[in-house]
Amino acid sequence: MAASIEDVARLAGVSIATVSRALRGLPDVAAATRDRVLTAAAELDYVASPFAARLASGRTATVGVVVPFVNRWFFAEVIDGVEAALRKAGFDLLLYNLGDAEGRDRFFDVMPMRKRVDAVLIASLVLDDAEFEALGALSCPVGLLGLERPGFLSTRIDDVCGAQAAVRHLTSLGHRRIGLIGGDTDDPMSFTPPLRRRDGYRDALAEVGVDPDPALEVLGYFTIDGGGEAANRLLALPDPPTAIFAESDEMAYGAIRAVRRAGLRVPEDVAIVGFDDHVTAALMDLTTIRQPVTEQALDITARLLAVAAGDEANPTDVVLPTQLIVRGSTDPAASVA
Amino acid sequence: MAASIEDVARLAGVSIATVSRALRGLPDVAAATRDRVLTAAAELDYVASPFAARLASGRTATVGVVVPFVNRWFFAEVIDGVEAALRKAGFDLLLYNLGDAEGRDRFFDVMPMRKRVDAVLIASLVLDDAEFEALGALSCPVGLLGLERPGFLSTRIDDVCGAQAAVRHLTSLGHRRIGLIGGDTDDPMSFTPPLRRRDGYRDALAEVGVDPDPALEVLGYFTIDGGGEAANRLLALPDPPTAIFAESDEMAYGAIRAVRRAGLRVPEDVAIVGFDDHVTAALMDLTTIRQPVTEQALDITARLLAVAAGDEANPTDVVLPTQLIVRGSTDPAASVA
DNA sequence: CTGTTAGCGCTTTCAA
DNA sequence: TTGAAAGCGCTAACAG
Repeated sequence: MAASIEDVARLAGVSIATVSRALRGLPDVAAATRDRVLTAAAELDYVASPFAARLASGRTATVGVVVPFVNRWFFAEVIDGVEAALRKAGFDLLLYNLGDAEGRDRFFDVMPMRKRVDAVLIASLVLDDAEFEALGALSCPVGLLGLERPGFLSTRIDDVCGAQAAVRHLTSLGHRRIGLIGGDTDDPMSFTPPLRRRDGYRDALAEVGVDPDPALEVLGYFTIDGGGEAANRLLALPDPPTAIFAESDEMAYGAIRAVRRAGLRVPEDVAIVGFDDHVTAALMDLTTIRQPVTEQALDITARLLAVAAGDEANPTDVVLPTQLIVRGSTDPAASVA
Repeated sequence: MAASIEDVARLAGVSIATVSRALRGLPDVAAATRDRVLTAAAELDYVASPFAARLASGRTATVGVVVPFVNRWFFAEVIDGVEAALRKAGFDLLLYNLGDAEGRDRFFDVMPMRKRVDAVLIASLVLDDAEFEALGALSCPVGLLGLERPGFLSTRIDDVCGAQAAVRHLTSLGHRRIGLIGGDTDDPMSFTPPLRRRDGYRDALAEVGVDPDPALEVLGYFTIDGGGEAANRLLALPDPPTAIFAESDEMAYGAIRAVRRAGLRVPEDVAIVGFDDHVTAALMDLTTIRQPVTEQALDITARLLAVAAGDEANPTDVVLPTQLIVRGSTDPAASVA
């Protein structure tokens, strides 16, 4: 049987209150007393029962992390960063993976985080008002990664700006007929980037006086196959594009495959730009927009913890920079393959 | 303020004990009483405080999931599967990501799961005796995914057999000089596959009467770059291999890149086989060994929960099958690119 | 600086 | 089938 606080108190010859104070590093404990307690605790290999502590204190030392997927690059990176930051701060990480539309509905219906977390972190989910309200009912601070909303703490990149940079790169190369492969914003599991990246695409075209052509904007799943199918539709156009901006690297991979299967070359016949700087982007020689995922994760976690601790007053929105990485999929000279 | 069990009891006109029983679906509650309680609870939007319940019952309804990485394909898939299974069973998932050797030491030193989980799931970590002992001190069932140990519950694939199939495929194609790109088993973060896959490689060579050549076995990180560097060393050999077996798809990607950069063709000059059937393997046209990751995750989770619940007696070792997937990196005719 | 004591909100005997 | 009451192992006033 594991030792309890009473065992430690007895061994150290003090009260359980003193044990509690000493172990938590509270002030107003004599150094000698603290040492005795620490020694006794070490001897008994004692750790406080988190549940008893949580029940008594009301603090859970846990944050709920909500992601739509864990097995996609972006979210895996996010979890990695958040986990490290939480662990260092002594917080537990309760993971909620929505998985699909049904899982998402169930989640917001049941709100399984109720009464068990001190803070919630939402990663790149498009939330409707009812969902924001459900989150608010948790009455604990909520941090947003990859999206923003007035009154909420958030960290993100500027997707519009990133997409603009991607498409500007193509227009600067002389392309004028540029296809867009984007996420389906009607998908119940859609996350935030698609809307913004599309706006950036249109903005960059407008800068060079090109009117948006609806036929050049095709939507699909944020996956390799989704990108491949979308690219096929673009290539089948009577007047196909000379360049493609894919809203994610994975979609871009599918596009590269589709272009090659059509017997065309990248970038000579079709130039391709992705978004993310996925771990395999260099390998695929893909020009892309790098976004600092780990930095976003660390930033939002640190600030969320600060809010949960009562520091930091008003919720701010932090925007981290993106960066164009030119590789062989748009410029043979920049090829790393 | 959230409703407590007393509020529900008052509204339903019963004692808190009855509320507790009714809400948990215990027998010996009159149907009419149960209905009244359920109605009252719904009206107050009541959910039990998990910490109070855990403190009182001793059950945590939580399982700790320990992974060396979350941002690698295999582990992301594992977490995905485990999370779904746990959520369905009403369990919380506490995630522990070791990250690096230091994080790993800290983990086994502090044992942060102490007193907070009903079961532990370890994914593909090579554990030493001291670490197994530390896990045992948790005095809760431990499930192993991707490794086995007498006395422990486990689910895995047969890495030896999978690697044999990979290398047999190469020998059946006529290759005799086959390089191995493997994980460094001395890496403190090494996981289980490397040792076994190397054995399978040697076995398959022995089957065709080829003696192992130490120069053909090179080690590195389980990453794209690790595979690339290892392949470079193989290609620099006086008598380079005509085929390469990489112990993971990511290492195989690096090898493909290295071969191409050396001005050679895949598979004509160097055939390459990977292991995993990573999500991008089809895209890379890589021949590989498919392993059922989600199935492993679901299997071990279900059985671990059964043990934690007191069902299922003795810990068994379940081995799931692997499958050779032939693509263009070994056979031009099978190319999907 | 330290001890006493009253809970935190449940679950679980035990009795009725 | 239900209720009373005793904890579960801590934290947090409060008193000294």
